[in-house]
Amino acid sequence: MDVNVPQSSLNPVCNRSHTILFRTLPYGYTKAMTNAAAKTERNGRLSAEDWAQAALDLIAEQGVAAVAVEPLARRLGVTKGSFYWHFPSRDALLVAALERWESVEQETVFGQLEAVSDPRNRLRALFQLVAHEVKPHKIYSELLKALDHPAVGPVIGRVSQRRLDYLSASFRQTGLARTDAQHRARLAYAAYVGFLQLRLQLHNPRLAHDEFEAYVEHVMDTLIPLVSAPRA
Amino acid sequence: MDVNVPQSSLNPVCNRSHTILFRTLPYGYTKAMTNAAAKTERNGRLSAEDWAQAALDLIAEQGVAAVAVEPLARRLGVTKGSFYWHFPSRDALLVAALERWESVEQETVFGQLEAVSDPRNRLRALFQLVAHEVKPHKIYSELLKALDHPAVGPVIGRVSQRRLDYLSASFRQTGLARTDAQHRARLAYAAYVGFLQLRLQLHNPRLAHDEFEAYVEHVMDTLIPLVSAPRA
DNA sequence: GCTGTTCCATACGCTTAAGTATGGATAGGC
DNA sequence: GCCTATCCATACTTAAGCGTATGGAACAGC
Repeated sequence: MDVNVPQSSLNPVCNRSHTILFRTLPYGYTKAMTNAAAKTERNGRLSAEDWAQAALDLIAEQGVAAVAVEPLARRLGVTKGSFYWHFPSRDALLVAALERWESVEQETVFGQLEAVSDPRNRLRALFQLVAHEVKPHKIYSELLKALDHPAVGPVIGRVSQRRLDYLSASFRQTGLARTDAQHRARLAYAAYVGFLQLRLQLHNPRLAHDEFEAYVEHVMDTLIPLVSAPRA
Repeated sequence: MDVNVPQSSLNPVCNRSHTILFRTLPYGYTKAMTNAAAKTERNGRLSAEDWAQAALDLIAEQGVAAVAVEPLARRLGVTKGSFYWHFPSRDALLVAALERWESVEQETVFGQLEAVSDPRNRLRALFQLVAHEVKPHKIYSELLKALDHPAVGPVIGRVSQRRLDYLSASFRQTGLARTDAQHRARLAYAAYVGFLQLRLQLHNPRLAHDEFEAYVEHVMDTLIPLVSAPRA
């Protein structure tokens, strides 16, 4: 609705970090240079949304703990004087970034699956999607690591619950009983979360492409019920 | 072998933090008090192993990032002058703590399962164990969150691989084909890791005890093959 | 082309933590 | 009962990061 930027893009037009090279020059000339350079790269001034987006980018790359005011300012080619005009504190930035993320998280993952009507096919499509499009899930993965942070916990709680409900409903449509569908959803989602954590360091022998595809097939065969009614 | 302290215990005898109350008194009297008090609580001096164990306790409670020299020293009732006698740097402490953990990690989880001979029963016992004894897994969970740290990655890689191999072998013994057993092991282990991450904030409606037991049953029924040969 | 709002730079103080230097205390060998 | 190796306290220095204060630049409006 209010945002139209891909949440995990690095927004290259914001990269004004080379301006730091001029910080030691005389004042007037410095500012003229930086602002001129800035102007050519983007429209000069930053908005609160720019900061929130930059925070999300940093979270995706280095985690929540890396979201610090001065490093972010350096990254954006400004000083923290800019930041504290837009936000009262670092925590306020985090909250804004999380709000922004939660508001666009829905359609980016589950949105494109509405077309598939058959629940089993929809689940298979979802598994394939998650298995191969990892970039959109990086932020979620990093937020999971920061669940102890008071601003992160509630957001992750809501998002995870929505996803669990979606999964549960889909499993229900495949013919599973209510509680079985809930349990299967929990299991599938836990496998998803664990997959996100492990795929970093644990595809060490660089899980051959074919072997990975076979693994995904195995997961789907194991977790998705065969047919609604036991084959007549 | 060389360690006999439960890795996740807080070791209450180490708590000498009240000595900080005397830090403003004259030197001679101060030291006499602190050392006397320290002596009554533990044997006075600390060893490198004490520091490593305290670091592990802190990791279990607050994660790898919380391992800082001065907070640890306060916790142990000493100053960092003590620390830098035992270790050259904070990183060296982390490495020592991880070594210590890796050396005792094996028997604490998989050791008590050697008695069960039937692979399916052994897997069920393992699942029940993991589902109910969460404390020993806290350190592993926190280390997973710090996979990006260069000292943590290799350790977690080795430990996870050993566990995966164990799981894979057990699934193999249940009659699964080689690749199927590997894939099932990956799936089960991912579910385990995700479970560790999610159980914190996501047992929000305080998953009723009975419902949780039913979930564990569902997981076992879903992931553990029924019989070696398909029911004749 | 002047003015006021918006945005940013600079400089400051405060806090926490890493690491160093050095002297003092303690324990154990003798 | 001294003496030396072991362990620890104190007092620095350095570096990062949060937050504040204040003046200045840039832009929009007329």
